[in-house]
Amino acid sequence: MQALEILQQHNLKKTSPRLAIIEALQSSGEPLAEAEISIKMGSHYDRTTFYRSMLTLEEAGILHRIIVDKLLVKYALNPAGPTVKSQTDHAHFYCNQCKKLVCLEEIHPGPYRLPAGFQTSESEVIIKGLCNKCS
Amino acid sequence: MQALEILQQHNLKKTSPRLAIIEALQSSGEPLAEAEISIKMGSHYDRTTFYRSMLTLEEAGILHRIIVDKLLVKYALNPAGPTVKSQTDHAHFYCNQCKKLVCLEEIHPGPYRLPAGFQTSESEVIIKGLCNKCS
DNA sequence: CCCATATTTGCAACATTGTTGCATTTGGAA
DNA sequence: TTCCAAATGCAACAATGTTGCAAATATGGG
Repeated sequence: MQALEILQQHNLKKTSPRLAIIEALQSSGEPLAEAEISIKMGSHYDRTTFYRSMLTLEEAGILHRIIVDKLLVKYALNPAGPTVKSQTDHAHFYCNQCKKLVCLEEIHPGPYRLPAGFQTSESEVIIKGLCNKCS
Repeated sequence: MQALEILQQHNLKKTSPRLAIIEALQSSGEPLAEAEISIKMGSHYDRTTFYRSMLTLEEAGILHRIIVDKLLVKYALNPAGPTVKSQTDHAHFYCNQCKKLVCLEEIHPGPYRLPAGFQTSESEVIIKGLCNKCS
């Protein structure tokens, strides 16, 4: 689906930073960090706008954020269609060698057997190792 | 066990920053962020020393680091005794209300059924929600 | 098409977490 | 006590993210 259509579907204004972010992720085909997206967006790049756009796009269910390590965060487009919980409720794999991140859409972790009185609202799983190309 | 003994057991020099860090975590009884530890350590506090000490203590298996969210990292003492993989290979629970982190030592996630060719070296699971005191 | 306005952008400044280089200090052993 | 490798402490820097505010813009109504 075109970036324009995605924004339209979610009733968001079709501004150029938002379009550029979505297109950068689409053209890459894999989750990217801010630095990687900024390179694809070229010179008219503002970090504040980027972070505010990401908040808007995440709240709309267009993409999700993956915290890989202390100072390493990547952003991934969600599959098209109506927002379903399982779209973001999946595990992620990070390759320690090629530094690429993969959404493991078919792995839905949990439920976990928590001690009495604990209530889960969300969970994040990140698996690290070597991907199929690097092993 | 005393902080001094812990360092001795791992053949580490018994320097005052290391002792202060371990004692801060012991007196708290729960995982703490850098800012929380620095308050407990008082005025003679240096951030570089803190990070280098944490690296040393983590490599020695005395404590482990938990990435809660983009800019929120906590550190937890490991149980005493010889280093066992299961000590750090457990899930963590973060309470969205009281902001406290709990090591769920009895929850050992995985193994995960990864696509062909993927090799796991480690994994991290963080469960968020409401703890037993806040629910 | 143009105008009004609420939203969004872009800039400056700042906050937090973490790292690197280097001179000084110190723990621990001879 | 003396010596030296290891560790500390300081300055500077890097990366990620946030806040306040003025200027620009998307979009709906006339």
